[in-house]
Amino acid sequence: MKHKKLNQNFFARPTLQVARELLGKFLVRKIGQRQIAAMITETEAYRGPNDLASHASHGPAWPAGRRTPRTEVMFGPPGHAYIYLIYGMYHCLNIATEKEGYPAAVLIRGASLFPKTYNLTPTLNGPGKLCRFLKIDKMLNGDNLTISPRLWLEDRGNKIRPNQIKRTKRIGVDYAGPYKDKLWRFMIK
DNA sequence: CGCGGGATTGACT
DNA sequence: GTCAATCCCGCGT
Repeated sequence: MKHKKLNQNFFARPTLQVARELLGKFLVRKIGQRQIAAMITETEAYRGPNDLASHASHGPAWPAGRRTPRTEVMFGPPGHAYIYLIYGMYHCLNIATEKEGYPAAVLIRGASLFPKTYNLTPTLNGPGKLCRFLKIDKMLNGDNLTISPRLWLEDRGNKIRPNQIKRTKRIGVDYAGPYKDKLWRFMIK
């Protein structure tokens, strides 16, 4: 099976489409000589300056969005890593999408490790656990994942059919008003 | 400069 | 189901 690295064109598209198509793709992390590959099984889209669930939103009164040092990567070019610390102890990995200047990203919420060795293989179900296992932290914030030697994404040729995908509301965004019920979470059934 | 809160997780009742 | 750990960020003063 081919291992094709995802390029900037992949991420420079509508965020919901990128979130859906990232399912089944492989997240690859290189630490020293060691390389870990995990198949993405769950994602969420955070899209645009009006998405009240997004760090980059500031409500209708700030049409351009909340552009701060933290959210800068979301406004930047597609394919770059937006990594932030949550609750003082967990990191979350996102990948910036759409065109530069438009704040959007896909949160990687879950993945399966390959190869699975017996039942010792931990389940990376949850963005915090995923980052902890793959040693993803703010050192990698802002990295261009289409050229980074430390973290990138691959298409390994496996296809996820639409009827294998479940679509739900996003997790933990009850504060987001009308945006809390958007079906912007995608997972492999 | 102080304060409130979080795109989570795991332990516990 | 409830709750706390733990610290950075954004904003108001």
